[in-house]
Amino acid sequence: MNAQTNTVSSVEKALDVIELLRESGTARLSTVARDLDLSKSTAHRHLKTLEQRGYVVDTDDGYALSLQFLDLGEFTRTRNPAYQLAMEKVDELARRTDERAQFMVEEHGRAVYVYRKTGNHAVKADSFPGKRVPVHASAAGLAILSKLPDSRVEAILAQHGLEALTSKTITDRDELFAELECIRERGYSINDQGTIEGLRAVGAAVTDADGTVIGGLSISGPINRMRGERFEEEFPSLLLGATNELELNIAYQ
Amino acid sequence: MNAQTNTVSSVEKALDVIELLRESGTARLSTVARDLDLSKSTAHRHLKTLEQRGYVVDTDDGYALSLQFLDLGEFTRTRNPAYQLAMEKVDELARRTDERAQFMVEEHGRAVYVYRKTGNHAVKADSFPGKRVPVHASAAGLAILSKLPDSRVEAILAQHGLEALTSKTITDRDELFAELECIRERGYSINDQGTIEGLRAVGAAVTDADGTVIGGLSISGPINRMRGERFEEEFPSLLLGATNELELNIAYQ
DNA sequence: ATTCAAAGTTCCGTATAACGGGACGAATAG
DNA sequence: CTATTCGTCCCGTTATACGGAACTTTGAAT
Repeated sequence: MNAQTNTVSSVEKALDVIELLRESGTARLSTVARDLDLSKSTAHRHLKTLEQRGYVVDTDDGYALSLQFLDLGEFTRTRNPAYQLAMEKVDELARRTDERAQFMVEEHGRAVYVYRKTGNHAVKADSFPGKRVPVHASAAGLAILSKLPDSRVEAILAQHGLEALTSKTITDRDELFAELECIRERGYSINDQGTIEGLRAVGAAVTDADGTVIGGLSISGPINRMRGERFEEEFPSLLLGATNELELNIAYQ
Repeated sequence: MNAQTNTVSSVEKALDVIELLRESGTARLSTVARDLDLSKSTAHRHLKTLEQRGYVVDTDDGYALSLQFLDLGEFTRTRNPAYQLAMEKVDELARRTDERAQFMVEEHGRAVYVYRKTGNHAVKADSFPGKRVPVHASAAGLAILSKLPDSRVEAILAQHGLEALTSKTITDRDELFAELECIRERGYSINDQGTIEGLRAVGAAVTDADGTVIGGLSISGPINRMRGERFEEEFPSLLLGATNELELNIAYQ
């Protein structure tokens, strides 16, 4: 099929099935076959393989992904002890600010939500653990970028470009590098409605003892509460304090 | 390879790789090849396929599962709106009892933790979302079994048997069926140290409007706090009340 | 610095097993 | 009761997944 790439195409088909089920929630054999352009027998064989191994369940409404993925997902975020410490800090930040706090990690050139906690003034959010957003359009992502070697930043840009999510998203290459420089000087990042209109955030990168980036913490909230002294002084210093403590915890755990 | 079963063996290999990474946390190409008895080129092709699709990351310490699984895992537990309602009830139960509460679901003949919340008197637990335990050795699992058709129970027994986790685990077939009958009469299940020595729990099944089992709620705690009036009256009635409300919420949401 | 060993990547010919088509059986609807 | 759709199974063909080997890179040791 794809002679160029040196991959296992049956595995790709299986992943296509998984992703289809991820999108549809539930799907019948014939639907899977049609949507993925496979013969019924092939779709059947793939679904049964995944089912036998416990990754798919066959319900009355069709096939669906099983909770096996919950185990794998939970594993990916507890594997790294630094993530667990970061999660505790997120709780603390959310409690102290009453806004939303989150910990994100860069993976495959995108920023992934690892953990998120909303304070009492909860803002309905469309983010959830595992969700991926462009690095250049999130406070944590920008903070992470600012501590990555330039070559890495270039590679990410080449792969994903600078998609605009709102009219305020950074879409210019030079502007991005200027902003990263700014973040390095300031020590923290600002995302002013770059992800969602009306939402502002401050972020800071978390590094280990060698200076390698682990992820980024951020605090976000609606523009009417994210301004003035709170936004310019209180939150940044809270965030930097939390990041600092976290880095110490990680280094000397 | 396995001519009997009608499965896709390349996909099985890929799943082997995923499961190896789940166990090892991180593994190098040569390790993967050796452990799974694959040639280096095959292991390489599989790892790169998974990496290209975003399911694996190539770090300094070797390959590891990516946070893509966090997205899939989170999806499996939010897909079903009933699960979300159940999670809210778990929070309520944990708060009101100050013990640990959980919601579990039966899948592939095993009981899976979907969500768990520990009250203030937190007991360190080895359970986590996605973890699978034998149905016959958990309060929620037993409650679920009691509402499944006998044929289904038989099938589960045939597949998994009655493994003993402690000296108190039900290991006798007849004893299990007697216990299930008992649960039906009582309306809730009791797990007296069947999972872990010193841990007791009460559980109840959650069904939808047609009587189809959705999952099970349970409250668990150390034996010194799970006894007397609390264990025999208060918790069961709290649990049954919560289950009842939950079923109404699910039916008329 | 230089050498050596181990790990990782790429290429290629061969044998296998993944594929689609079709036949059969089951379930649902008209 | 018939017709249609859906799911399962089987089989011959061919694409492709495989292992071996050559090559490159990494990094450890001297």
